[in-house]
Amino acid sequence: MMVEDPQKSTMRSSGTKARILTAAEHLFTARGFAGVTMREVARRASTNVASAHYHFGSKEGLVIEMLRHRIAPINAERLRLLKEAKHHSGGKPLKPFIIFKALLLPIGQAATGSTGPDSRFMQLVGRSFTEPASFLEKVHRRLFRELSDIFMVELRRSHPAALEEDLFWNLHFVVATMLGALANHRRLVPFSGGLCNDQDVDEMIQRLIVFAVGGFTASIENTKAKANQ
Amino acid sequence: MMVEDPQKSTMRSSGTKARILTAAEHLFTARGFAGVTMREVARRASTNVASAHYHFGSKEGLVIEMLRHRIAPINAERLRLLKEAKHHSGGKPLKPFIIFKALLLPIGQAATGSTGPDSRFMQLVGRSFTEPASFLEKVHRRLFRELSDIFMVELRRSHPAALEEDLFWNLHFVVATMLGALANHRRLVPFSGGLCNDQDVDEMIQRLIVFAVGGFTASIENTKAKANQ
DNA sequence: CCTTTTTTCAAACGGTCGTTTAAAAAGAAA
DNA sequence: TTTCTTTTTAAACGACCGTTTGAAAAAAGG
Repeated sequence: MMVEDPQKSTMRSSGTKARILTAAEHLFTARGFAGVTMREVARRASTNVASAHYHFGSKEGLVIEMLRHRIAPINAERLRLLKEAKHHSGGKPLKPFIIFKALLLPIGQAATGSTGPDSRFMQLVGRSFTEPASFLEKVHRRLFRELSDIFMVELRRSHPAALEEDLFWNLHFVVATMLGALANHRRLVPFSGGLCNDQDVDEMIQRLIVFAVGGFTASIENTKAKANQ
Repeated sequence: MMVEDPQKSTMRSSGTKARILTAAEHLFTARGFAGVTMREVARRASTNVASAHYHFGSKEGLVIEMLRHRIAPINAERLRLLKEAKHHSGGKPLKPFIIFKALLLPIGQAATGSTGPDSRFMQLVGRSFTEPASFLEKVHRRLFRELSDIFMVELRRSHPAALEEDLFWNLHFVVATMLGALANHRRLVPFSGGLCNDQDVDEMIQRLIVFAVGGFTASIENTKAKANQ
């Protein structure tokens, strides 16, 4: 029987499952889900394909667990930052700058992991949204539904006069900016002729927050001005 | 021998090449480049795989020509709008709103083609940037290098006091927002519970322009404020 | 020790992939 | 018509895909 509890799943194994996960992460990051074979993953993890299927059931299962393994801690940190900000606000609505900082800062923290700044990893999350594989949509719904609901509540409290429709559109744009920046951030170096450095993840996140807040606020103000006109 | 001149390449053929191009566009849009086989493309075009290879040389050749066929007219329209705006400005620097309108409006025009609004097509361009296929990078460089250079010149004229580095970062974010919004725009409907309509491409582009200008301006102002501080 | 469960492995299965071949069909030029 | 080139076609090639099998090795429990 397969072990169900993810806490105890690697108790008897000698790190094979973790090695497969790491190998899959590197390869999928570099070449996408359809562009990587189970044989490549197994070879990089110094094992064989049957072992990968034993631990993850299928290629889809491997992709899903790898994404969950990476995204879940980021989302937990997002909710923690939001909770902390609410605790410090004394019941008053949070400013967009605070809300989007809670949304975007954890990405930078995840990228600057223990093995040094791994800016390549950020492509992985961005790409997981763009890949056409239909099974990914279920994963995203399960991983992001609760999160986006909670952030929408804070944006609503922050902008009581705004139309629900406008809030959705602009949160959508903020997320799109984030995903687009993550997925395409390596293009910045050749595009800028080497002037901008894509390895400094923290700088990018800081700039991204300013840009997102500016776009969000300008768009909300714009529709408000139109309504009063 | 293969015909080299693209102008005359379909003179003797009975539209087979065009049918393959259309079929490829629909399928690649729905399932990505790696997720579509040449056999599927050929079947949808009512021909066979050898014919597709005869006209396009390889699967890569088909993808490249399909992208070129779609993107080139959009970029031409972008340059036309920018030229027109410069002609109306009387030599004065263009406002960011005008510059980004020239960048973003042609996308909406391409999406609302003769066969009605085809919002699915927009995914294709966005995805072409995210797909890890290395051969796509050459295509993008060839298709977008001149364009981005020209737009950078206008942004520089528009913000003579800004740092070159900041202009690159923020134009990068505008493009990232555009690509992210294009690639993920179908998520807006389930995300908003059906409140927002993803079929109205023009509305999306209008909102996108406001958001991009707001983000760009806020970010430029922010670094300027820091420098003066 | 022996028994039972979990983990690893080499080998194979059925299928599908992009591409090529070689010949037939269609068209243009004479 | 005859000759030459362009286009279409069915069939096949070699390679690689995700997955499964069945047995050996390793670990855990008694």
